[in-house]
Amino acid sequence: MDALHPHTLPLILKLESITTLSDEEKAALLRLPMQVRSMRADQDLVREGDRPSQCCLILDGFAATYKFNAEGKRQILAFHIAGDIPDLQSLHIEVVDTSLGTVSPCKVAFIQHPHMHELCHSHPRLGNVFWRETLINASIFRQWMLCLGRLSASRHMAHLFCEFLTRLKAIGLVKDNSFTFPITQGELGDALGLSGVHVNRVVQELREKNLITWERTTVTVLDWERLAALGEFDPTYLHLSRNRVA
Amino acid sequence: MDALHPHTLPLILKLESITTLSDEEKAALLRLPMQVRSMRADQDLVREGDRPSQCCLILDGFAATYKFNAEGKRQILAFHIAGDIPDLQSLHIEVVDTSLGTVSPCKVAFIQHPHMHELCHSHPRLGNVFWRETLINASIFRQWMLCLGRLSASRHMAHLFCEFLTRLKAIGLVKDNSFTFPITQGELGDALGLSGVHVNRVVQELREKNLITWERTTVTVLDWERLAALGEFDPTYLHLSRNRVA
DNA sequence: CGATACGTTGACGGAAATCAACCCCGGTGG
DNA sequence: CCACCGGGGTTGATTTCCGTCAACGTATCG
Repeated sequence: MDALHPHTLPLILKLESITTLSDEEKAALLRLPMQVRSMRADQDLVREGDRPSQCCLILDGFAATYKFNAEGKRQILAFHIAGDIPDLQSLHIEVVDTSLGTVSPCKVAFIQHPHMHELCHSHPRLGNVFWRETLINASIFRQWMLCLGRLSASRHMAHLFCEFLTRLKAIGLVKDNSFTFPITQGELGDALGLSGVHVNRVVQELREKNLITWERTTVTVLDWERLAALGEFDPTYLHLSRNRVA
Repeated sequence: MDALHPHTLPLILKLESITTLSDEEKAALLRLPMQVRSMRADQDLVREGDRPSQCCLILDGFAATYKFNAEGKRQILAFHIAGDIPDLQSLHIEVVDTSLGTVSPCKVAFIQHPHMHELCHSHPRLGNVFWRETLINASIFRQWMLCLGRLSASRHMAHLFCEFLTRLKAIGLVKDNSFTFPITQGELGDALGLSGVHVNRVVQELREKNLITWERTTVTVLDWERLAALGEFDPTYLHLSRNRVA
């Protein structure tokens, strides 16, 4: 491993989408010791019940947090993209209550908890930024709850595509309203609380309305205005502004 | 206002259900300046879009966090009971993305943000406890997402009653498996993502199965084992253990 | 004592699940 | 080279759960 870790760049990019960082803070992030690993799709990163001693930082690819109900049906609770630390909460919560796994092939960096604690202690403002990051994730959970409870399938799916476009744009992964979307329709159903069959019908509905295209692993948003209107999308909950952090 | 604020007691009780506090930390909490107000049912505490300069601490009664979809249907995202600080996230997130209101008559304490920041700074461990508290709330959101997406109405409702019994027990508000439940069936529907009519049918189903009684504002759990089995309830996600906080 | 909000019940309709079959495509091995 | 295989996508038939609408009962409170 190098003394400097340019792998941290996606993280810095992400944090700068929600706050401002000083040069010293960026330098401290770049000094964070981490171990990078390439993973195939559908690999577990953290399992429900684990007591991890490290955090995961997604560098490339898509990961997901999920739970199963008693009869084995899966609910995906969040998707994670480059720059995300999906299990930041393990810093302060001992037993993990969700599973975390790759959805597509991923590059993942592992950071030992002591290094994170040390960083939060030596740079309290960074500690607050990480806190802010977990709060924004909670805000996304709340929006997803509204979608799960009170939106029809087509509105919910439209909302999800809007969220992906917005989040991926914030870290520079969108070109011409297109982005890589390496997810099966079944996995999308696990996120929307729908069956794979019904996801298929709704996708076709969105295609027929000329709102999106989805071929192989590429999604293109054809009509942002109408897609956002259908999904009742308001990006406030993503808190993508460089707010002050105490 | 007094120099000491025994109003903080519910908060201390709550925090002690998820961590251990030193005498000095408890004293610091007791010194927190706050303003106490009695409120009627269905009053707004924080509105979506606000930029609050204070936090709310529930001392008595039930409050709820909620959002509306475009056609005005409400989704309740969380219920708050004595000891909860429902808008702790406003410390690090400027614009609030949810509304917060009382469900029953409530006693609420208001704490100015600067006092909270000061407390987190002078007692970093308390800062971490508050962080932990927000992370536990996020964990509850995740469990609710699983319930919303993948549980039938009756399982979901059973789960909610189990959660209430467990949380209220942790702060000493349960006697003989009974607790005060000052919520209408319509409000319960807003939390479960169901219509009020269907809530009524499911409540009757739980009554017929001799799992609960619900008269006026009192709920009694008659058969914890079967209720927990029906709701697929596992309290891990509440993190009600006195874990270490770094 | 009447106003009003909440709870209860029945009839009906619609959204999504389930079941089952089939297609398409990329990969793999004979 | 092709035959086979398997995962994912697509489609149709049927069922189930829950929403909506409407009516009526009931309790609480001014």
